[in-house]
Amino acid sequence: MTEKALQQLKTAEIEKISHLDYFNIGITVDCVILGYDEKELKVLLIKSDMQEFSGLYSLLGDFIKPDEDLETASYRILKERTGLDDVYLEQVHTFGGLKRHPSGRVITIAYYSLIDIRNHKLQLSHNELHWHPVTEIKKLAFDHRLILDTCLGRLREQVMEHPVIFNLLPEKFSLRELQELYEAILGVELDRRNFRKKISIKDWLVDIDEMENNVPHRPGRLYTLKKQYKIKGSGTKALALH
Amino acid sequence: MTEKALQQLKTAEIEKISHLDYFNIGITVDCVILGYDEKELKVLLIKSDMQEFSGLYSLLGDFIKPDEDLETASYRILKERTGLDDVYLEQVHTFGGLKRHPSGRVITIAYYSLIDIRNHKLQLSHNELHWHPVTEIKKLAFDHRLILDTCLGRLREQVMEHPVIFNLLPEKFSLRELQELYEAILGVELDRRNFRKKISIKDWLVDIDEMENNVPHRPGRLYTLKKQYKIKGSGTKALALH
DNA sequence: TCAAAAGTGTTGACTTTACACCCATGA
DNA sequence: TCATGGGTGTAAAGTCAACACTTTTGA
Repeated sequence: MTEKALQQLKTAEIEKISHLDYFNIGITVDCVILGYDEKELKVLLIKSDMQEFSGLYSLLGDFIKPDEDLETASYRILKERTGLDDVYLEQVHTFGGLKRHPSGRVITIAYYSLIDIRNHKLQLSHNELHWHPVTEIKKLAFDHRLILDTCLGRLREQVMEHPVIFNLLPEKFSLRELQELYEAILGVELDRRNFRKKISIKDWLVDIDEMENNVPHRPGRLYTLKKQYKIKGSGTKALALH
Repeated sequence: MTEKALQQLKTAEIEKISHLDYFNIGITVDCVILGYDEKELKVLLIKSDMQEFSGLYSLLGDFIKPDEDLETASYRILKERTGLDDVYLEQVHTFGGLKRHPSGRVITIAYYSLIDIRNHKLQLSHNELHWHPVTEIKKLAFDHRLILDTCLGRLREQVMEHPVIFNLLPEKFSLRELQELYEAILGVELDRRNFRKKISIKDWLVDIDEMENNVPHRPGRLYTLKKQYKIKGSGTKALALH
C-alpha cells in the first residue's frame, strides 16, 4: 500500500500519521472450536508455547494472511487443526486491548465453530491439541478466557432461536441426545415433555423412521435436521433463515 | 514489533511468513452514529472524498492508532466529529473482505453509537457532515451500506431487551416520544395501551411528576430512565445488567 | 367547540409451566 | 423382573393482541 493510497483511505480530514504507526499491529483470528461428547460441551485447546503462559492452554488462532478474508482465515485454521472443512462458523467479537498480547499489539477477531466430534475423530495425538470440558476451564493464556466466555454467551443467545447446535450432533440423533445437548449448553435441566413440544413447534426436524440401537434401554426414534436448515459456514446466512 | 516477538506470537507451528506479509493491512474503526429527530432515525454521514465513490456518502471512520484500543478509537472519532464524549457505543461486527477498500487491504471494526441529537446540536456546517434519515439511504461508499444494515439489525435485536434507546432521547421524555422512537427503529406501528403496559413491566422509567409543555394538545407526563440503567460507553456493561 | 393526544381495562387466544403414568427394551 | 429411558396429555398461570371511550389542553 503506497503512501498516496494511504492518504486516500482517509474518509475525513484527520491529522497525518506515518505509515508505520498505522500498520505495526498484528491481526489474528481466534477460533473457539466447540464439540459435544460424553454429555459435555468441549472446546479444542492447545498448550501455549509462550513462556509467559507456561502451563496454560490457549485457543487456536493464527495471523490473517494479506490475501485471505476473515472467514477464509478461520476456515484455514479449522482445516489445518481438525481436518474439517464443512463446519459452522460465526464471528462473535473483536478484541483489541493494548496489553492483551505480551509481544506487541495484536488485534484478534474471535469466531466460534461447532463440529461433530464423534464422527470426526481428529488425530490429536501428534500435536498438543486437547478437548477440554468448558465447565472445567479456569485460566487460559492471553485473554482467551474472556474470548471463550463471550463466544459461549453468544451461543446461548442463539441456541433457542436458530437451528445451530445440530452441527454438534451426528446426522441422526434422538430427542434425548438433543435435549441433553441443550442442557449442557444452557446449564439448566429441561422438562422432557415440554422440550419435545417446543422442538416440534419449531419444525426443524424430520422423523427418519429409524431407531437407536445399542442402547441399554428402549430405543428412541431418530431424527435429522431438515435440509433447508443444514447451513454450514458463516452463521449470518443461518440467521437470515430465522 | 521485532521479528523475534513475531515468532513468539504464533501459538502453533505454522509456516513462516515475512513481517511485511502480515502487517500490510490497515485497521480502521467505522462508527454508525445514530440520532433521532423529527420522528426519524438518522445516521451521521460524510461525503466521500474518494474518486471511486464520488457523490456518495460514507460512515465516519479512521485508522486505529498503535497506542489506542478499539473503544478508545471509536470514542475519539465520536469526540472529533460530534464533540460528545459520553455516548453509548457498541461493537457490532468486523468486516474484512479483500476488495472492500479500493486502495488496499483494510479491515474495519464497526460500532454503532446512539446520541441525543437535539440536546447536542453539532456544528455541522463547517464540514461535510450531514444527518440522513436511515429510511432514505440507498447507496453508500465502500461496503458501508452493509455495515449500516448490520448495525441497524443489531439495534433492533437489542431494543426490546435492553434499555439502550434512551440514549437517543433527551433526559426527560414522554411515553409518546418513546413509542414513536420504537416505531421508527422497528418499522412497525405499536398499540399505545399495550406499549405502555410492556414498558411499565420492564421497570426502566421514573415518573418525574412533570408535564410536557408547548405542545398543541393535552400534555403528557414526563419520564426519565432509572439511574441504574444510565450506562454510557461500551454496551457490554449494559448487556450484563439484563 | 374543535382538534389532538393523554390516559386507562377487559376479553380471548396463545404460550408456558408443572406434573405422572404406562411402555419397550436389554441385562 | 428390573432398570432405564421412551413416549404421551392436561390444567392452571401467565403473556400477548385486539380493541374504544372519556379527559385534558391549546388554538
